[in-house]
Amino acid sequence: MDTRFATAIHLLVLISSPHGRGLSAERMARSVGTHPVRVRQILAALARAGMSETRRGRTGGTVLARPADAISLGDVYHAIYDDPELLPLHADPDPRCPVGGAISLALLAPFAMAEATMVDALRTTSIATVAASVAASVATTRARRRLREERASPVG
Amino acid sequence: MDTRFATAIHLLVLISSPHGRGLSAERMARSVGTHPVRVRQILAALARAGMSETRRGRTGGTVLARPADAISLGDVYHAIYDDPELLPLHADPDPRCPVGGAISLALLAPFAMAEATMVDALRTTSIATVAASVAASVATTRARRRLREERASPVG
DNA sequence: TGAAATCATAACTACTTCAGTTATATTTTT
DNA sequence: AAAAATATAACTGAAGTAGTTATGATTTCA
Repeated sequence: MDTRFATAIHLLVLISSPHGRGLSAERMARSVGTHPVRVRQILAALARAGMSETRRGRTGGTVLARPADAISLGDVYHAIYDDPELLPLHADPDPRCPVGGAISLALLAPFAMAEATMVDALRTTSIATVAASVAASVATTRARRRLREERASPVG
Repeated sequence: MDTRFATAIHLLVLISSPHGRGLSAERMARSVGTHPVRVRQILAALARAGMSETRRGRTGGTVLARPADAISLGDVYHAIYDDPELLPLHADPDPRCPVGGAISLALLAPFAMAEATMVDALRTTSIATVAASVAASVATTRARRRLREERASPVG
């Protein structure tokens, strides 16, 4: 299914709340619901793109390398997928057929345009935006629970 | 890799040049470079979406059900993929973690927006546009070949 | 220095999905 | 009835993703 993109965003949101020390792949894997090795593979791609920095050793872990509002989802997308190919061409059109011989070239432009448009749309959202959305969601959940508990035992 | 979308466009371009009788899946499969069964599966999805009509029997085959300029690539995309899910969410974030419990909801809106934007971009191109692009490419190739042959034997 | 905690990376397995193929039944024309 | 076509289910093979194990390197700290 390829959920690396969503996972990468999850990881960046996790390390976007400054905790002093970097978070370990072990703890992040628990939050994401996957294996630490996979977390490290994805973090390696993010580090290559200059979004995170990982330290080895006993107090190791990963921190954000630049502000969360300076990392767009479009950036993350490119960090994970060098060459998107979201709309792949078919491999074997018959070159002897007029349509088969020209279709691949004819599809290049509209496909590239559509893909670029999607990444542009992802550029309008940053890791900070997602983190704020998560925080808002958490706050709402907390408020609801408090209300429910107060109703259940009004005196406290 | 899933090249059904590109293949579907190829098929629609093929039947967009009116040839009287419908094209057979056998011939289309040769142009696409795939198997007739796969062609029929894709044509079935296009027929369900009202883009093509297929007749059985000895003189059977497929024709376009509405004008080529009234079929956008966005329409084709939806005909092939009911529920896009181009940017899938990860399945198992930990609900006990604040981020894990809220991330899926937080990603829904930006992901849906990006996907919708891409399909909108595909809506700006029609099967007629692609067919014209193919025709232009064929004409150019023919002209080049003619020129080359004339140079080789100037008298004809 | 040695133990502990962490990352880096390769390799293997299981699962899923797409494409290719075969098989069977149905439809339509001649 | 034969021929040519579609409809559809089922099987097979290849590729990709995720999960896991294994091995080695790095860093801290007692």
